[in-house]
Amino acid sequence: MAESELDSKSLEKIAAFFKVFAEPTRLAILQMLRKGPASVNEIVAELTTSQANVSKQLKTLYDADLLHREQRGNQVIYSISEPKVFELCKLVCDKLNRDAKVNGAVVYEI
Amino acid sequence: MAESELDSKSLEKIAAFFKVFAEPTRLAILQMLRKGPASVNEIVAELTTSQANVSKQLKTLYDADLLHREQRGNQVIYSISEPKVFELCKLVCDKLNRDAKVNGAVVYEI
DNA sequence: TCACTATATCGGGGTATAGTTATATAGTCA
DNA sequence: TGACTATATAACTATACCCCGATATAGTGA
Repeated sequence: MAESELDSKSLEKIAAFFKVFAEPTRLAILQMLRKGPASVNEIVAELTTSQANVSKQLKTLYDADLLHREQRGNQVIYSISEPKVFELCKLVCDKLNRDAKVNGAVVYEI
Repeated sequence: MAESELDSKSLEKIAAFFKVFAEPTRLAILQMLRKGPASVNEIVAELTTSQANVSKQLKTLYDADLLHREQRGNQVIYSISEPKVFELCKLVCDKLNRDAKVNGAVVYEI
């Protein structure tokens, strides 16, 4: 197999994974689920976007294998299935805080 | 200051940072610069895109405080200014490799 | 069955951006 | 100065995707 071919496919996959995090709404969902599992309605109640949009972003997170999904009656409970997600966020937030240096105050956190 | 207001701004900043990594061409540039500093032409030579596009993506990486830029004669040498970039990539690649489980072979790496 | 609730999906408008071509800017050397 | 090289920018096209409103699907309980 051609080396560059493999690299190109891999890079696309990696980029696609980063893209999942490149959206404030999805980050807000992760931030909320960090506190514990929640139904779609509970998530919608905390965010300022539509239920349709929340469902869509949940699907994106789920398809990236970041969330667990459990039907309970007529509602669906989502929870974090990949705790390392927050290591990723911490690396980024630390970097942003280092660059910002706002009197040592932590500005970025998920 | 309103809590949600601050969160919203922060999340946008964090998302914007992730977005820098959410593009194969920029990842390829990072991958190449990991081996050491390189001029724009050297980078162009290893990638399959135009010089204009490489310059554009270098600017994006530079604006995100990930690269160092040094003019030397009539060429410009770029290098990684934030080594933690590769911790970030490793977290993601490890996750993708775990999910892929392709006979234990490492598929994703930067 | 019907009404109700909860979640998911569809179609379209608006916006952002990767990539291209062409051009501009800046440095080197004769 | 002028020819040449190296890099950056501008204008444009095409694609991707966020978000919304409307609708579909699915579960519950009467």
